[in-house]
Amino acid sequence: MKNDLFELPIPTRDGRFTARYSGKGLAEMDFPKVGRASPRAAKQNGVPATISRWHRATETALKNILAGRTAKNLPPLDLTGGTEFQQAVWRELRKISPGQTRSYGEIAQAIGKARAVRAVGGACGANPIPVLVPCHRVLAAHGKIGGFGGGLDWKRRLLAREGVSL
DNA sequence: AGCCAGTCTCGGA
DNA sequence: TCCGAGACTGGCT
Repeated sequence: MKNDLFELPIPTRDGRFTARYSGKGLAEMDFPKVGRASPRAAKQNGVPATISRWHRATETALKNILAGRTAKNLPPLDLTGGTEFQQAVWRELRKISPGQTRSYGEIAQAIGKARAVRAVGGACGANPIPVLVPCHRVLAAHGKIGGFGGGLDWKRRLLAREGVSL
């Protein structure tokens, strides 16, 4: 199923991210692989012009966020893969701007399900587009770090870039 | 039925 | 004050 997506690399000074696009927009993003992956060249030909344009936006947005800046001109995001609940959580996450943080409980409350705090954690972990959908800005209660699917090192690094101290 | 990227309370160090 | 266990939670596989 995932192979219907166009996969394009994004080289940054933090490593090589991978972006995947559906016909609706950016659908997935991967952190650089720790084990230094194959340098295989993605077929740049055969990529529709629309997706090239989206990819350029993604690249700029990613680099801005990695630098702790606000991302402007995001590409369209295809989040249709999630459940209603997950999409509600992701929508809420996108309202958090750089340097800000929320707790899982605050997110739960914001989507009208104050007791679903644990499920919010699950939805964050299921987020297919980390960084652009800023799951790293969600902390546990009382400023504790919480978890992170991409590894806590990444969460700490991203927050540090945005000037958040734990 | 079982697993969680949570949170609260309470008890012991 | 700072953990750790336990209870309770709602959504997902």
